[in-house]
Amino acid sequence: MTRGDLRAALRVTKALADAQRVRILMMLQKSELCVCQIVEVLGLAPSTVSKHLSILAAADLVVSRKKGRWAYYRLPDSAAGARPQPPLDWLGKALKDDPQMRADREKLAAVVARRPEDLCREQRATA
Amino acid sequence: MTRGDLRAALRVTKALADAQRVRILMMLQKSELCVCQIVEVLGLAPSTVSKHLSILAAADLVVSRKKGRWAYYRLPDSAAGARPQPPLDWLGKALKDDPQMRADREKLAAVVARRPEDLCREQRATA
DNA sequence: GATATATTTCGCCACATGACCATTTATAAA
DNA sequence: TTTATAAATGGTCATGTGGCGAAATATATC
Repeated sequence: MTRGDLRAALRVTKALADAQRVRILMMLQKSELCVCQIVEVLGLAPSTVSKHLSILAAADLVVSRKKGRWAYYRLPDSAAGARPQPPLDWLGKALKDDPQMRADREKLAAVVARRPEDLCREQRATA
Repeated sequence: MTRGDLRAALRVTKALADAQRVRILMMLQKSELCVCQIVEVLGLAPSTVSKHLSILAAADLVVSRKKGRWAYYRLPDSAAGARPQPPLDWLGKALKDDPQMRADREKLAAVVARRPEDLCREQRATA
């Protein structure tokens, strides 16, 4: 059951009511991503991105996986019980041709082509 | 077309990211309502409700109709081009058994049974 | 064990948001 | 035309939210 709870529903809608979090969700539609990769595309501080991800996770819009020092986030498995995919599907279609999403996709392509360690080192240097 | 615009999508998600506005949308699924009826169910100041309704209207989640001094709001016609019904449908299902929505439905039933003029007079007196 | 590092948590600040009241607007009634 | 009134608008205030940097946490590497 979808747990007929207003608070749960608001956790989802509030999570979707932010540009950066929507950008993250759209990025994750391609594939699972490491935090530092998301940081690189959004151009925000790691702490900020981490906060966004925790909000998305609390709304069950993403799930995390820890591999060594790295944390990977992905969209929840379709099989898992009653995910709020309808809003996500709608967003995906609504933003298909959005210039910001297009730019993110391009930057993401460049980012995933590089080794995560190099990304992080570069981010540490720039900061 | 859904106008592949992030800002438009965020207008919708932000509009949905508030409990009172969600309550309004659920109420409107039954039928068109007058502002004073919504005020009565939510128990908020008319100015507050009006603001909420303008936010919903800006996101194309409701449409308004003026009849004399009264303003009626309703969900947009399904026919009209590419309304964001997916999120609404999802919310409707997710909140079907929510206690708050149930209470609103009951109160709404009592409210619509009365004449709007009496409602407004009473609200004016209570204030 | 000590050090380096990817991520998270915490504290802070600027800004957005939701609530109210007071006022304005638009329309009906007198 | 004047008065009454349903709704909308504007001002103000308390609270919530998003951003960063600093410190804490956890895990690999030396």
